[in-house]
Amino acid sequence: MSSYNSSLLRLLDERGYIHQATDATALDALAGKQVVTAYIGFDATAPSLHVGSLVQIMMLRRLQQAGHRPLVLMGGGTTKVGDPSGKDESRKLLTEDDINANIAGIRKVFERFLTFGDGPSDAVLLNNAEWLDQLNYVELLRDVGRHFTINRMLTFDSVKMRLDREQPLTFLEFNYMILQAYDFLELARRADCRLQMGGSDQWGNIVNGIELNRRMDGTEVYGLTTPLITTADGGKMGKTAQGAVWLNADQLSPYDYWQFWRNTQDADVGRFLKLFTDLPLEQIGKLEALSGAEINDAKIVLATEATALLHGRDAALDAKATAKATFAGGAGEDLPTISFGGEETGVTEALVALGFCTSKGEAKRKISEGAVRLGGEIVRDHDFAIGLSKNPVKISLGKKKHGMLIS
RNA sequence: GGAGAGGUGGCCGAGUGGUUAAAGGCAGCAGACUGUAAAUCUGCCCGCGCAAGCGUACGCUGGUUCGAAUCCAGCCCUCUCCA
Repeated sequence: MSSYNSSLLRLLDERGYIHQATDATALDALAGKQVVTAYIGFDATAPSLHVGSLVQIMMLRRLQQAGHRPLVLMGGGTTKVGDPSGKDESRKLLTEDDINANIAGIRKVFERFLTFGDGPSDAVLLNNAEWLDQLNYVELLRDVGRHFTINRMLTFDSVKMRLDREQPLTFLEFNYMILQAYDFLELARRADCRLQMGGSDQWGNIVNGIELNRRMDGTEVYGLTTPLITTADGGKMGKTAQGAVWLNADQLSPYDYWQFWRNTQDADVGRFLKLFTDLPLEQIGKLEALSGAEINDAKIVLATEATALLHGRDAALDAKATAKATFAGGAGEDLPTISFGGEETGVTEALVALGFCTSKGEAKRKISEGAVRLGGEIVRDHDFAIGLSKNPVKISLGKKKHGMLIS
């Protein structure tokens, strides 16, 4: 690892954010002498981002911590086209209303991680629909299109993968990289943005933007990508029993978010602490040195710190307390709670209502496997009626899924 | 426009008239072991039903047949080559 002079690159490097950089030396020099504006684009394909985007969000946070200016670019325009990077097949087209609703859901998250405002290192949020929607086709082809050769575009991974797999790549999607390159040009012009960051799958798109800037304006801009964050066993990060790990609290509760981090694999703890918490490296070093069952303490710190960043410290501590009580055999306040309007309900219905099982059939299977407990007692009878008249009843599926039932 | 190949469960992929709710793999869930970890082993993995069974399902729509994912016709979509 080369050592950097600027606090920005040192910070990013020592915490494990840097995978590739276009001209690290020049960028290091630039960051050392002035406030750098850097952007990351986020497409609005869902009403919430998920942990897969968290490295990118955290990188913007680090940027701001190092005194530079983060620029969040919402892909209101590019989402209409659809990024083929990393996708085997085209997604269905989203309507403009969908996209705008998604943007509204996504932008809230950034306020947790960044400080917005008018100061020199305050974060700014822009939407590329602002300029992409205005583009004139022929004009764009003449000004921008002539800087791209098909020969080169065909060599990009996102394109090559589709062609190799003999899967369709529409002309619409093929244009995505041009629009993203154009974004970088536009941001360099209007916001003096000098750096684009992104996941490693964005390398091709980023490089295109850099070249476009150089060819059209002679501006020297830079690119930086993060490593693809996988779990130690090579899996994609970001799945739980309930599906994707969403960042918005209305799609994944702070308690479940905390649990996601609590279940991190041993081998990932140190890396994740560096990437996803603000703890000083010294402290992280001590935590990751723990071995055997003690590493669980490090996981609890990871879960609490990561949850605190997203949902606030109170929510994180609540989740921690709930987890402690629940796994000690009791119950905590943060557990998912379902109210049935009557005195009693069936076990299978309760499991389905809590989302632990997708069908009554699955619930019955789990009961016959001995995986379901009521108040700590294994349930064997799938017709069992749960009395709810007095106290809340704790219901569990397996070791990790717990919920409360009330009348 | 022409010729060829193809469209199967979340994904990959077998299956070319009944024994097929559809092999196998991946992903997922649960059990055992543990530390709410990993690895490993075991079970499950369309819906309803205690069950027998019923209902849905192999691009779409019709047809042949006692019986179709499998055969036929039309349509839609994708890929490759040609024009």
